[in-house]
Amino acid sequence: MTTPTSRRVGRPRVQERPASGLEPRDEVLAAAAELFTVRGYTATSTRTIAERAGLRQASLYHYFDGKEAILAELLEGTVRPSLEVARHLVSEAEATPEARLWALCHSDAALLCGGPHNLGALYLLPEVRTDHFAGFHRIRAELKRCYAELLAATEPGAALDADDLALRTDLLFGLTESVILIRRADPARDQRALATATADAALRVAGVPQRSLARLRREGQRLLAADG
Amino acid sequence: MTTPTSRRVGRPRVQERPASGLEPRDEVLAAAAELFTVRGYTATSTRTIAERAGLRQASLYHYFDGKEAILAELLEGTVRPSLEVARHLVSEAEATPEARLWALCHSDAALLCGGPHNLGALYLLPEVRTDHFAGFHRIRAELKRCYAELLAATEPGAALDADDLALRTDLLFGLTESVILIRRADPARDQRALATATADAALRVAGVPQRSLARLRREGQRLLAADG
DNA sequence: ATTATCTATAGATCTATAGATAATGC
DNA sequence: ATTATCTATAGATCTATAGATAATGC
Repeated sequence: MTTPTSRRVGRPRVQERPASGLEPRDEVLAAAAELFTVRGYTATSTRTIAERAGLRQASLYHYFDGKEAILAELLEGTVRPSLEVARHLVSEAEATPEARLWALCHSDAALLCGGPHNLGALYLLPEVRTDHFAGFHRIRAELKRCYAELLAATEPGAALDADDLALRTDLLFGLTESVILIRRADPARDQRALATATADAALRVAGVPQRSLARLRREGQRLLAADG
Repeated sequence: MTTPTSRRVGRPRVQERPASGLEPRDEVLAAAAELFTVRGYTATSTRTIAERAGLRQASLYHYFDGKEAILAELLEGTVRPSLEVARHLVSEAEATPEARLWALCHSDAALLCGGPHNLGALYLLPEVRTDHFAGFHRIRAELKRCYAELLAATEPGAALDADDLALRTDLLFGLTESVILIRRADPARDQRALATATADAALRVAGVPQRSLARLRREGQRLLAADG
């Protein structure tokens, strides 16, 4: 004989809400994600985050040490899935490096165009450069190393010296992340088409000949389908 | 019989400085440029800008209507030179569209990697999305239309339908602007090499065959050299 | 007793304005 | 008289902390 509503311990919220299904902590993260990506970090106040999450400003501090801790968690949660796919593809030694590189770019582009908010836009925030976010920077640096390693293993990549390889890696990485800018400029764009076009463009930038592209794309798609 | 120092009208500054050679107004812009690109817009206070420019916070308002006016001027000053080159290249009807596209990407990349601060990073600031900066957005939209027009005139571009053309334009534009991210990650990088590699990569993304690249690059360089 | 929330607030900002002041110009 | 600066400050934030309170759990 329990009432269906509000079985939760603790003082009730002053403004009860339709129950999003999320834990309070995740409601806070979701609210912060939207606000940080759209308005920026410093321009978003803890009061605004709390309001959108349905609680009072001071109550945030029950879940997080402070505003920086919220951003740190969003950043790491966004880049970590990319790194997991990347490590897996680097170790997938039976497939060609070209197809694995296609798959890596496609996977990252898809992660960046998908999801509820444009979370990749967090990478662009100037405040993120601070070493308060060292954890995030480490993960991202390792992700970039995966790009370098796959590129170096491709046929055109093997012909480059160290400087050119670094430059080409930066261009590849930059091209992939530029989907963040594209999504920001036009949020309605077809995500699947964008991810595929980005991965295709990445192989072109890597120097793969035009005629191999369709085959490598199919091979890359198979790789991604195999591991979900 | 005039003293060599301080011939300027008005109350003297409380903290006289080595005389940068710039007008006071430009000293303010230079200070704001560095701070906005490194720390962000909201995270930079008018007091900090003024301090770096060598005057008091309130004195900024003698030159600018407010903080937003400073950013607006920096934004428009950064994108306008790009648009001027772009318009010129669009009208340069004797050269091939491919070479003109190379030249456009090279010119933009060079503008973005050059200059005293990473001014392109201003484009990434979330605060810039506001329509307080409509002037900037108009100029940038026109620049993008130049990219679309040149791409559509290339041989691979002519084969694309409207949707694919828009997608390819976004990729090109995004690739070019990703030099902002590269410069941010590694400010010491060789600018000339980066600009050339970016323009080369852009033609690859546009679908230009590998074998034409060296010839188009030479033609593009000639175009840029001709107009200074 | 434990928990999740609340109210209230200290202390530190930050932007923009009002109005004074110390130069030069005429 | 004009100008470029200054000092002082109003009014509006903003973050984080202290401590109260209204639930459940045992």
